[in-house]
Amino acid sequence: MKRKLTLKLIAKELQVSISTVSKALRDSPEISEETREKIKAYAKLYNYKPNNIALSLKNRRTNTIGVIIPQIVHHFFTTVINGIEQEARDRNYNVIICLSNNGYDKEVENMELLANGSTDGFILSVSKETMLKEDYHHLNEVIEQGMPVVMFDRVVDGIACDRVLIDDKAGAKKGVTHMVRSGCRKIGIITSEDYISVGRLRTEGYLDALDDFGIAANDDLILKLDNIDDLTEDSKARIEDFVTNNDLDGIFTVNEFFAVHATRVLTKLGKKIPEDVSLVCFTDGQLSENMIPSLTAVSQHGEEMGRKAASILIEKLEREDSENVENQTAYIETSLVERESTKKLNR
Amino acid sequence: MKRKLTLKLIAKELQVSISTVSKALRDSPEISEETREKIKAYAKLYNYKPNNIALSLKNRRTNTIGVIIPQIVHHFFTTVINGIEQEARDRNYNVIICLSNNGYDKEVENMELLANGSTDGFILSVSKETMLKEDYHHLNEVIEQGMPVVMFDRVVDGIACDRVLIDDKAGAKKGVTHMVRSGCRKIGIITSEDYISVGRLRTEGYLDALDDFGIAANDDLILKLDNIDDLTEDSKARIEDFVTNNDLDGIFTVNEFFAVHATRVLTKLGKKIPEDVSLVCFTDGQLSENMIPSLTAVSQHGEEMGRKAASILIEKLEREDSENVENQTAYIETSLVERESTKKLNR
DNA sequence: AAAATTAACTTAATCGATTTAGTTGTATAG
DNA sequence: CTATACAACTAAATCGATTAAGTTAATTTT
Repeated sequence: MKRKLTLKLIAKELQVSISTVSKALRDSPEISEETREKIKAYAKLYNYKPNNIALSLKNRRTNTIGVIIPQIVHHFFTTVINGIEQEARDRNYNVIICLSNNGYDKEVENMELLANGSTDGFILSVSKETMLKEDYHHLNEVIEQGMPVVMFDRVVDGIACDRVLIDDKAGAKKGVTHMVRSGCRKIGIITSEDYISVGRLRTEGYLDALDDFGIAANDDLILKLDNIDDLTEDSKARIEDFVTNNDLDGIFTVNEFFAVHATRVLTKLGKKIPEDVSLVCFTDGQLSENMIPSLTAVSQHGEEMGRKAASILIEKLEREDSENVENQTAYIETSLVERESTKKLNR
Repeated sequence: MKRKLTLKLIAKELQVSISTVSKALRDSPEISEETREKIKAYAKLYNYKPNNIALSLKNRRTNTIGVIIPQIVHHFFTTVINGIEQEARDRNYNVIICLSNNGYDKEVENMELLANGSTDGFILSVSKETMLKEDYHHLNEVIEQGMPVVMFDRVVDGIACDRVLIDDKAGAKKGVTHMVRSGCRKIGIITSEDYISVGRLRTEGYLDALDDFGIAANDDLILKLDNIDDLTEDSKARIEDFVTNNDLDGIFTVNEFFAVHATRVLTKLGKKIPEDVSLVCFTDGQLSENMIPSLTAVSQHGEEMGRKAASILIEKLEREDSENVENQTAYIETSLVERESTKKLNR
């Protein structure tokens, strides 16, 4: 096992000082052409690469972005990470990903860990538990220390940071509007409890769309489940009840899982999609695309969101006066991907 | 913006030397009870946390595992990451994830980046392009430098490192055997070209199962596609041909996508699943679970794989004589999850 | 030819920690 | 009453880089 090459070793080998080596490698005119070439040749031959840790310590910047997300086994989050990665790579930053597992403690722990020198700034989506707890001291502390934070998707108010949001309300409205236009009049929504921001906003979009067409909202047609990331047995049962007991001609769901289970129930009931019941879901992922019938979906453009979040963060990291820059909230537009679960409009 | 607290600042504030502060915080008996308490109280009050970068530099270890995977928008990989994360957390390690996007250059770049001080060892799944190229100098270099490497899932031979593998061959055999037992006699397989190790092994398992029951293999019933991670238009067309032109009573696929598309084609052909055709796929993910009909699948236990890989790596990192320890190859057993796409066996 | 400049290096400080090797002043032993 | 031991610190080296501030010898200026 050969030890990693350092400036010190090169210096010793070539009988010059460490700083000569450093300067030669950075093409300083202080060093003679001859010496420079000799050192560079040696470094190249033995594949010298500066130690990042030492550089980070010296420069007091790591060129690394910390990403904290509730979970990674989640299609949307992975697309966002992909976007963050792309942007980061383009601009010479690294990415460290940590998972909060939707827990408050892990979120705090991860932030403290990464804040102690490992990253220059954060991109995060707040965990469910943190939202419930409404304790954001960890965020405020990090911001106090001068580390920029960009929140995405699951955000909370009252924190001095940038935000990148899916236009959830407009997206939901788009989906529901499409159903109304295609003839649906009794549209139900399967959503989440209001404390989950994305759920609340999508519900608002649904109500908005109905309102636009003068359709009265009916609380019975709104099913609020307590988890938006997965499908518990309890949720399944409640969806079954909801779909069975309301004679709906359209269902909007805030995620793919709810739509898939609704499809199951409808199939069992002998209802035809989209002839009897139309279905639209938020989130354009694997399930929407592959289900039979495939699902019309509100696409969230996660990659774009990731790129935008990374771009905002890096921008802040690279300006001196970032303290004085106003925080911004960027919205990522959604688009409707029409598939087999809704009737075609004739426009 | 308040600057992060350092030993130096504490020392200055309390009028003692830096080393006194360091020792006090680490409970050294060299420091008097009184001074110790005073320093600890101050550190606690102002929430002192040592700088990880400085520690890494000093200790020449980062307590960080580098993970390099071909892509993150991939259910199986995310489950593996979850497992790695869990094990790492339990044993006080951090995890940095980098994506190769299935490209050789990015894989090399990422490894070099992380190898320069950022991580103590690697867990990786080799990119498709690297497999094609068969150039593994980046792996060998890192290993040369004394950084342990654990490869998982997509591995290559001839590298001095540990491996964690799904027992792909046995898993495929399990799936195909189940179909035979349930009455299938003309079973086709939709797999990948042989240079993708997992595809090759699953094909072998398929052949093995047929052989066990004395069913002659038939090359016409083996469809080899050139990508295992997604479903291109070309693949779709070839699957459609394959399913349409062979009168199969069972189809085994090496991933969910192929099975889903086969389902589509079968549905279009008016075939009933599982009455007319049984379906089993490798990989138990969202699609298998949620499709209608849900798919019988060979479950890969990605989390377990991740835990195992992390555990092997950490074990190596924490022993002095790791140079002399034999490299191991661990196998993660698969299990068959029976669902609606196969006929029940009466045992 | 003495003074000033310059080319080409080296020394040393720094980033933030740890740790070994001093340095005090006081208490105990002989 | 001096030598030794010890308690309680501090100084300095170290990890691997960068860089401001010397140093030295050769060259140019006047």
